[in-house]
Amino acid sequence: MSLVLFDTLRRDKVPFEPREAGSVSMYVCGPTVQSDAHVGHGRLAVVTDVLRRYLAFSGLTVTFVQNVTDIDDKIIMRARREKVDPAVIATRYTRAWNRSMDLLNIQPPDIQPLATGHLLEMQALIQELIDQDKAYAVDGDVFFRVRRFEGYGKLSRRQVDDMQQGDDVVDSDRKEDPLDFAMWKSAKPDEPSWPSAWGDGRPGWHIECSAMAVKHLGEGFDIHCGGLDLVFPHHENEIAQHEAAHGGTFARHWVHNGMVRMGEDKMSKSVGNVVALDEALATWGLGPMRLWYLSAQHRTPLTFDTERLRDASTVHQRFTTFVRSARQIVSDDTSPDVSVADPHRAAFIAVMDDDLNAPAAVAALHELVSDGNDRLKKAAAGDQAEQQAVLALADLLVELADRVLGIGIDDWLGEAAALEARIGPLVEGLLDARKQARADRDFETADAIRDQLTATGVVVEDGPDGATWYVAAPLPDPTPDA
RNA sequence: GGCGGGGUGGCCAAGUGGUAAGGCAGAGGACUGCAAAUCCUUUAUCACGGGUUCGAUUCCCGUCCCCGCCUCCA
Repeated sequence: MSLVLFDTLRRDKVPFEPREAGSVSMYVCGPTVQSDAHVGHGRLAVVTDVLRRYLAFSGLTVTFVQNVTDIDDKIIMRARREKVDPAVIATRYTRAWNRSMDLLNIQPPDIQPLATGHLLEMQALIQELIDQDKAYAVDGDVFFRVRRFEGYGKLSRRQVDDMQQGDDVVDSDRKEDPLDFAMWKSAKPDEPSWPSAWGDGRPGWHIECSAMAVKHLGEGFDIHCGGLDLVFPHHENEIAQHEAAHGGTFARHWVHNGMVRMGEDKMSKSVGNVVALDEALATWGLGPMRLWYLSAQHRTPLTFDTERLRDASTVHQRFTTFVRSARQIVSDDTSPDVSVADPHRAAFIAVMDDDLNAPAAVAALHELVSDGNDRLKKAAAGDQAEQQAVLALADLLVELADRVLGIGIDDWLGEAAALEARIGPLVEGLLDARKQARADRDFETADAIRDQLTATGVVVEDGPDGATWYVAAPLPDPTPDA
């Protein structure tokens, strides 16, 4: 394994060196469960999922932790609007999140810690900081003294003195310094709260990740992931809380993904331009969605629009078509000729090792498919060597696209096959009629039958040995906004 | 204002100090009754102006434009 990752802290690509040879610990900032996942969340999920899969593919044992923020201002506000307990909201959207992640073919976390399940760990960390005079309690709130941590700003490359001393700082009357941030918030009427040494209250946002990451992965865990928009203040504060209290290194590598854009704007709840992830998946399908997510390097912005999703759908068709064709013409007793596939495997690995260059990795798969398609004709004619080559290429495509990139080609072909089995007799009957029509040179009838089948998603292809057919993934009609 | 990222063919998108992967779309051709799928051919001097260099799209400086963060945010 010679993976190189761009590390936000060092602002450079650095060789990935795990804390412990052979295993990797990953922590990913999870959702605040207050509404449905949107397409932007999906990007974080896919980027971290592919990183995780690639590490495992490279032979490492991965421990993947993603938290759930189940107590937060927005959850409380939503609960008030709906007149239910905040826990109802948190439970509902935790379930929804997990379901959406399943639909996106995201491997579930090994550990999914809840903020509300780690009050003791958070309080212990806060107390430690107070004991060290790096935090202070005021009227039941506890704030972190930013200026007492000399490393503050190292992740986001900010100088403490340059930071905007905003006018709209919350709790500015109680903070010693406007830059200080809350780790514990005193209970307000009708809010969920937990007892603490500083009075009843609830945790601030940043403290949960510092506490839970170290609780489940230990200090100096390998990779911390999150959206680029979390670099400051969230990740900066996570580092500050842990390193101010314990010294050492909080996380060894920081991987951040770029934002999804709608037109020129970031897709976000506050802008109000979000598209629900489930809705996008229902429209476009898993394979096209994941290929779209992988169509740009993970740190650059990615625009969600119809044209790009259609491109991704076309790519998905090309990949699945090749695998289907290869499997159709290869006889059962054929064994794959791996030597043909190996250069493609090496090309894929080379670019993935380079900071997970997914667009280049997909390009490598395209070259694999081109190679395979090129051999298809001879293989179909019975050339044994070419059959072995084609089989190896199809196997490799499925291995890389599915196991590493999570595109789900095999699953899709399986679904299509099930459908084909069910409608087979019907289609065969129509094709018999069409065959007769063609023999009679009645092309009008023949084409009408084919058009009808096409309209229902059945692709008919005429070959030297008669017509073959299969169920194709439907391409959605073009709509203004995906 | 501070910090960071970016401007590559019609569109998307990699990449490199020695004249630029891959995909989509388009055009032409092969195959086909016509299609579909597939194959072949075909389209760029890399925002602009300087500089360094034998040579820059790739390094440096400046200009213009776009985006993100600086408040909740994947």
